[in-house]
Amino acid sequence: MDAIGFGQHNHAECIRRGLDSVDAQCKAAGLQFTPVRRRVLEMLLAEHRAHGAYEILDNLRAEGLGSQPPVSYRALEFLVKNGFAHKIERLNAFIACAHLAENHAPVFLICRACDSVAETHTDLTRSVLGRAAKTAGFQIERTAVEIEGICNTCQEGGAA
Amino acid sequence: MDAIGFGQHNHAECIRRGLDSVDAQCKAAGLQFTPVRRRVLEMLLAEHRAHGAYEILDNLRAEGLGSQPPVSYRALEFLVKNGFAHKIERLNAFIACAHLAENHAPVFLICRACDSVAETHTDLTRSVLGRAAKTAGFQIERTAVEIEGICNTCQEGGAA
DNA sequence: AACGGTATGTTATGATATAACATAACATAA
DNA sequence: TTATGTTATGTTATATCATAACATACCGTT
Repeated sequence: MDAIGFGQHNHAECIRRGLDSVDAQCKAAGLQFTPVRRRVLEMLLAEHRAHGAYEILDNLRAEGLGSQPPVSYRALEFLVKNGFAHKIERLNAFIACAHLAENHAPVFLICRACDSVAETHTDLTRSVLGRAAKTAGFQIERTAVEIEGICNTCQEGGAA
Repeated sequence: MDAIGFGQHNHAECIRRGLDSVDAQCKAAGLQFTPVRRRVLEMLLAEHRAHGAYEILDNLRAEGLGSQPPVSYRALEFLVKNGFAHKIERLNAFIACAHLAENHAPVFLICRACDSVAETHTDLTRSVLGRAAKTAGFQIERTAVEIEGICNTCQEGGAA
């Protein structure tokens, strides 16, 4: 498993690669990766945790990139719609996609102690759930799989 | 699979049994199944779809059982906390538990055409997800698995 | 220059949720 | 019986999340 999110790694590198990857994907797909959209993704990439739309907006405002809610919601909608970010329903917040360029059904591991969010994925259609849906004749369009608990680091820290 | 929710069945019976079951469980656990809580559960049981807290509140208000948001939120919190109802994060709404008395990790199939919600379940700890979490050293406390799409009935109706 | 499409700016409001404090209802101990 | 603790309810106010609607700007094409 490659649950990016918990553990150490080079964030600067992480951010740069994420932006580059999305840049390339947008060019290839004819999508406009505008300054606001780019900056919002950069904010999401800066930390592996979910960011609220108003938190994003506060940052944008401070930088003169927009001051009203629709600005951040539109940018986030663009990122989510094109698979560059995901919404964590449980938190009403957003996170950069950790598996850019892979078509996937994301699975989130949310640590309630340190608020970090790790993303992994599963092939739903082949899992128990996928089979269950198929049996019921249910046609899956999107999935939200969110697991809340305590991450490895916080368990060790005794934050349970 | 027993995805209660889609298809026909006797609702009156369904409601009565749900209330009786919760009644018994509350007695056994020393919980107070008060009039407001009972009525809210009854509303949820009346249809296999998610109900918003304000929709519930409107009904309570009409019946003189409470008029302010905390009333419905508290009742819903009680029901969710004790496993008698679930929150559908995707919809910010609530639904009666379809597997009362079973300890389970619910899985919801949400039809975006007719708004019905079916509940099935999976043993997460033995599934792909459970194994993934275990590998990452993540200690699962709660799960939200929500699948959105089109139910069997709506596909036939051509509502895709 | 006119047009069409997309993105952004802005106002206003809708929808969801909870903090905080007051009161009531009820069981039990003093 | 009064006092006390606990749980539930009533109520006010406000926090938080989200979008409708309309105006303006930008950009490529005709």
